[in-house]
Amino acid sequence: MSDNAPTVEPVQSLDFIREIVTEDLRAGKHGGRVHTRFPPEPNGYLHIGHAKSICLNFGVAVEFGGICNLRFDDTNPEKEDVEYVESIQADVRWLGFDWADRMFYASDYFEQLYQLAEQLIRDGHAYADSLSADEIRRYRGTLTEPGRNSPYRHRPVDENLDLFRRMRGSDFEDGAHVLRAKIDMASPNINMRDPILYRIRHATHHRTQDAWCIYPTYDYAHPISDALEGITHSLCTLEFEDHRPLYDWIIDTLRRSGAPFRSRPQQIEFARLNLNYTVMSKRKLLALVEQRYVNGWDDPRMPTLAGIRRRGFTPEAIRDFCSRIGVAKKENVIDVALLEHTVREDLNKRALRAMAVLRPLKVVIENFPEGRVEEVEAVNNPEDPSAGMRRVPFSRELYIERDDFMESPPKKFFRLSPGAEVRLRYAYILKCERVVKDGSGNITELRCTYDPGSLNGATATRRVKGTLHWVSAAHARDAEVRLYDRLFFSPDPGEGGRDALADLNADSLQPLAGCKIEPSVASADPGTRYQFERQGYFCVDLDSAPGAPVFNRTVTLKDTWAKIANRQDT
RNA sequence: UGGGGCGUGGCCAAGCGGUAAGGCGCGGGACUUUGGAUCCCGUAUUCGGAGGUUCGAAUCCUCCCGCCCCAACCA
Repeated sequence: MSDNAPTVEPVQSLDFIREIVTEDLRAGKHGGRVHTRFPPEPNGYLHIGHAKSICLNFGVAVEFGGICNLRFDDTNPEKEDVEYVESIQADVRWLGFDWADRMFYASDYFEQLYQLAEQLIRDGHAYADSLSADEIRRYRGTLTEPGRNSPYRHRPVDENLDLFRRMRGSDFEDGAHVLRAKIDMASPNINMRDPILYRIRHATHHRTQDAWCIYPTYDYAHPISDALEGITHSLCTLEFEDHRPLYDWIIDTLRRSGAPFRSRPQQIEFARLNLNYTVMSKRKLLALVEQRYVNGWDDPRMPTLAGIRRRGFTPEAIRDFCSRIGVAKKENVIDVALLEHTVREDLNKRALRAMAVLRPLKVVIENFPEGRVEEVEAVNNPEDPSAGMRRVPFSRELYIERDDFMESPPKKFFRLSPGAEVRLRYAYILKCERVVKDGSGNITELRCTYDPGSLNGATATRRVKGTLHWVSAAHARDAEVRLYDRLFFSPDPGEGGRDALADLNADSLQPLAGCKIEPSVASADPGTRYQFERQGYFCVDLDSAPGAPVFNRTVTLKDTWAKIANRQDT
């Protein structure tokens, strides 16, 4: 046996995207460059689903020595806002990615996009259509029937050019005309049935203001933006698979007429992230915010990056999650337990420990002198010695967790019960002598005794099975603790993970209600993540003002009871 | 019923003709200054189904079944 036995590194398999990139590099495609982009539309805050795309796009770039742009796909002024472009930048940075000086907007290219559209018209590849939206829909045919040519399809180039220029010149009302690509109204792929390139929209754009009253569509602007920026691999989600022929058509058609493209990007689609119990629809998230079911996009209950950041999630944990879920083309519904696991794993290494009691039960130690206060030594993080120690006050009256006491305990219940002994974490061994009840039979306090010679430490020799966390009643400070039982909203896993919270109403949102808890940890700094002994991880609301601690449960915790009960059954 | 995708354990996911990686979850055990930490063990005779090719098939062929996406002047 040798200590130097070669450790065999498990072969890390590449996902299909990394395989394509590897092959492209090997074949010398794109001159050996890898250039991706993360292209959100600034119409809402980024959520955990976007994290997958961010990690993928930036991750692939980093891994292959390439770069990744941040580009705002701001081609629809009506839904977009600067608030969103700002939050998106903050969230991408928070996640740990850097686009350096490559932050772009599709709106940066409006003039170029327009000129290229004129080129398309001159080359006979686009025409101004004057059908109404409704007529266009009817002419488009159906899934099974081919479409019919618009009566305007054969307008002469000059007329098309004139109309398009006047569209730009604000000569027309919204919807009067659109610019369409002349492809094939009989194509089995509906996206190729003369797709719309430009529409008239007299709306103020968050960046270009009123400079334009015509706006390019995604199908037109996206491929061009990619090619203009020199993107090599354009990663997007599955629903755009049918758009790929159009993406290619736009680029190839324009390239033939000399468009100044810096690359011939390749669109590659992957499956978007779905999480059970989690609302991922931007439409629904917007509704939650607008209808005031939550206190904004960064409400800790939201699955937005801003929300889960406040909840105490770390970027490291989210990145780890994204690398563990993999990238494939199969529709998936990831179990939120995986996310919880990565957060727990990361927090476990770094969270400071603290004792807090959520549902207090008073304990009076009869043989502990009244008025006396001892300070016991507690470690801040058993997994990280450098986190140091802290002193915790111990006195005659304490609070313990109600769940930590049972009058008639089942087998294997190692916590407190009448006559039983238990260790108070970092302190003494406690014995329950008597149970005090009120008139209705509710337990109001426990009369106990402690073993003065059992102080936790090197000299302690006695051992007992259970250990409880506690707080000194006189020293405990109340804190509002909001518990969110399951991550995000829905108690219902959601069909396919996407219909969670199908109905936005008071009932479905009931689990959002927080609860106020009394005694809690005595010293907690805002912005610090703590693991409360046996209660799981909490985070002092990262955005709350100092001195106003709010604890957010960051990780779903299972009910010990259920576990014990199950064990009894079997 | 047109087109485009996808089907490997509860959830993800490797595998690319040589006899089913890994993670989460779950179950069991160990440990103990907490049982929700940590560590160990277990968890697909089988890859949507049926045929076929082959010494050999999750991997190749044929047919069938199921699920998702597309008929916004959204992205």
